[in-house]
Amino acid sequence: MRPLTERQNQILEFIRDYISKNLKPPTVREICEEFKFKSTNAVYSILKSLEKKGYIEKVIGKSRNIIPKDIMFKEENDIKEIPLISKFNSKNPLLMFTNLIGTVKIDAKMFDHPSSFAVIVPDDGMQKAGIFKNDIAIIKQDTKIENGDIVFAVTGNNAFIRYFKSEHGKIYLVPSARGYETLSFNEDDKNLWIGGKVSLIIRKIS
Amino acid sequence: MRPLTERQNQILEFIRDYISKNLKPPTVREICEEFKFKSTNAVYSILKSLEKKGYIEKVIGKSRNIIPKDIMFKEENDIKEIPLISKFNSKNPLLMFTNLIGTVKIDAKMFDHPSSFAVIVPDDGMQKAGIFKNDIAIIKQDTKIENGDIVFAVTGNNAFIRYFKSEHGKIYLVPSARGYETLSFNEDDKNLWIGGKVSLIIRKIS
DNA sequence: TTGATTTTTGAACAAATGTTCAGTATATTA
DNA sequence: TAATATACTGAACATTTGTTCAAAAATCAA
Repeated sequence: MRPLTERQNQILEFIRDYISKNLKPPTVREICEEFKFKSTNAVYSILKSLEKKGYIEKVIGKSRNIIPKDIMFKEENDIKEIPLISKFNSKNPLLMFTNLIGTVKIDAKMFDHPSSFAVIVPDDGMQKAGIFKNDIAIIKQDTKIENGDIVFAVTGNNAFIRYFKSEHGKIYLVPSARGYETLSFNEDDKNLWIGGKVSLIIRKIS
Repeated sequence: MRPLTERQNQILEFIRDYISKNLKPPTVREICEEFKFKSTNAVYSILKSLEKKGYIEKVIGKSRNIIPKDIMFKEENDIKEIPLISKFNSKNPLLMFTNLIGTVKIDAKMFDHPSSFAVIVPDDGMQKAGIFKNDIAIIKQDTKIENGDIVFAVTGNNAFIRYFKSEHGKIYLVPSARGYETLSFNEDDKNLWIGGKVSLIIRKIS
């Protein structure tokens, strides 16, 4: 890759900066103004050089069509933003999305499930499984749940993280720690909502 | 905030999606094409509704001027990138930064210590403390370490995550699980390097 | 020195794009 | 029932914007 001249570099820098601030590439005229050029062709010819040297690409026949190559090849969606939910109700589980208390950002390399949410672990019922009260648990929705999976479940306004067990038309929420009871429900119990599978745990230590 | 109609929602979704894929907002005509409208005004009037309801903003006199409000207020630089280290040597601890195997991105709201690194937990010696083999542990360097803290330590080429205990000129690395031994060192042992305090645990579950 | 690259001006064209006007139809709300 | 919001079509206008032509001066390598 041939090196850039100072001017070319300035302009490429400006383009990158503009994109990160405005979420879209600048127009030729906007660059022109920034650098106080008298003619758009001052910019245009520098863009040509940048293109020839391979630092940018252009989409023909479109406006705001400058694409810096490094942005182009940047992995997409490498950060996943996951809503952190506080209050639940098993009868209107979807209402929970009105109880956002923030978002948790996760490296998409570690976690990239399309529909998911985060909760704060409500109790120490899964202590032996290494899940502690106040950990952040990230829940995958729309995933097949099998016996032995750790799930996030809501009954009424109470939320649990427990082992899932389904047997003879009954669903059991089984804790891993002593001092917590196994809860049992009928399979069609309208008062039980299984939010999804726990698939990531984040714990802050002091 | 007034709720959106289905059409309005479809179009807002498309705009968001387009931005995340193309790094710039779509034009009225691009939206028009996507939805197979015969007139750009079909889009335009829906954009007006979205604007009136407060879901988007427009920059007057510019092209590609739709700005979804949630993107507009997105904070910048709230992600911390932490190097993930694989091999260690207690004699040349700084050399470890040549053994990057990647980076881990963390929400700065959860973790924002300036000098830190990430490792993969090497064994189950801290199982009872809820730290399992293959978890990702994030280590704070340059932090005062006190008895009872969980630390990352290296002797020779072996890495440990253990409770730290200092007593009568001796340093002990104490496991929380049975089947693992407490290691002891002299305070000035050149063959022991305490990398820092474990301050975040991330665990992926299947 | 000579030719290529770079940087800039100035003017203009053509395509892309935001916007508006006029009108139809349906559903929702007061 | 009337008024309002919604969801379109069709055509046109005005601005923004990518691009091109012509030309001059400066830098830099061969």
